[in-house]
Amino acid sequence: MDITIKLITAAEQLFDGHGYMATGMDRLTEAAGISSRTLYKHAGSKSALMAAVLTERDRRFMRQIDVLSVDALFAALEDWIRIEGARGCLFLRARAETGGETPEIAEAVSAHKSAFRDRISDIVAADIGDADPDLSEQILVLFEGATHAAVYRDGAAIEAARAAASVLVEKTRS
Amino acid sequence: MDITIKLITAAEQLFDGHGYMATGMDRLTEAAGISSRTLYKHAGSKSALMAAVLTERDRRFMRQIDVLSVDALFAALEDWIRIEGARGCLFLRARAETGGETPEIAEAVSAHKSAFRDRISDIVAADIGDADPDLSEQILVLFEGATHAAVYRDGAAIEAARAAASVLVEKTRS
DNA sequence: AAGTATGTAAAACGAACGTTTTACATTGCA
DNA sequence: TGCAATGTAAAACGTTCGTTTTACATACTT
Repeated sequence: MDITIKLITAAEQLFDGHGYMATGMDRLTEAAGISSRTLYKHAGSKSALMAAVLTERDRRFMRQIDVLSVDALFAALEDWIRIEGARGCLFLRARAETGGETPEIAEAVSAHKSAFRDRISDIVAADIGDADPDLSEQILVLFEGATHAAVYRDGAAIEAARAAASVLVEKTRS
Repeated sequence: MDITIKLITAAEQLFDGHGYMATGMDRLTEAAGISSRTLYKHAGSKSALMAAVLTERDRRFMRQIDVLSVDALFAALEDWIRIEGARGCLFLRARAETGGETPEIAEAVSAHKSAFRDRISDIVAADIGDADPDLSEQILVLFEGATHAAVYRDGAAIEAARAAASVLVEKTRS
């Protein structure tokens, strides 16, 4: 299997489960089954590896929420969390752990959040037939809230977000 | 000024701004203006200091959201963020950075989230006149979402949450 | 006036950090 | 056949980590 994929997959899992800073390089090499020399040949540095993990996760996540209705968006989130688990947004966590002081990471985070926001606007537009910035912002807040409340409220948080979103969309549609 | 207060205040600021793991003990002693010997006399360990910071923050935060209506709740959040800034939930961040593997911290986090949830249930009950678990869960999700979306969406996230909450409360009231 | 707390400054602890280096094995292309 | 390229294993790099210790100063308490 391709080394870069193995490395990024292992790194994402460890960063997600134990935190970025709390995950040492030896734990990464062991989990990926590669030597530290090879790790640095491929990743360059720990910061670069973190940024690469975020870039790859952005691709996977954006594919997951490639839907055409608000309801499908929250169904997609439910699927995502059932498979990935709920430990908060890995992008916001990366920014928080680095204090936003690592440029390559800060950039990966804001690129993702920008794309995420655009995607939600598109979904809202497809659902109700027109662009609606206010409703889009509300859906974004509900999605972000479901993601983080799910850490300690599990499925109930996503169900609540989905129901609330349905009310807001119906109200706008009429 | 009392040393423990000085220490916890400085620690909260540093943990919030730069991350828990990324903040070293020497940075804490320097910011608090105390020796490392005194720090360990008072805090015991870094984990204990983190837990103490969370316990104290829980007190401040709960006082901040001591309100009687859902709208006042989001007004309180707006005030909080204007003063404290928006860097996500310090409790969820602590759990994430430690992977939930530090008992004293995990306990402080779940104690806070439990109290937080109870408070929201009380506010909803006071606002609409009766307990409403479903609406309470939706308000909790909106609050959590506003807290985290505000990191990159600033005031717009809180305004959106407030407006959405108003719609949901009005719908329930009628 | 003596003794007990409580503080500082600074060195030292071993362990772990991210990263680089040395030495060697394997592979694939000229 | 030989030379890059690419991998591993393992030691070593200097730094920083959380924590403890040593030595000393400054107060209260009785």
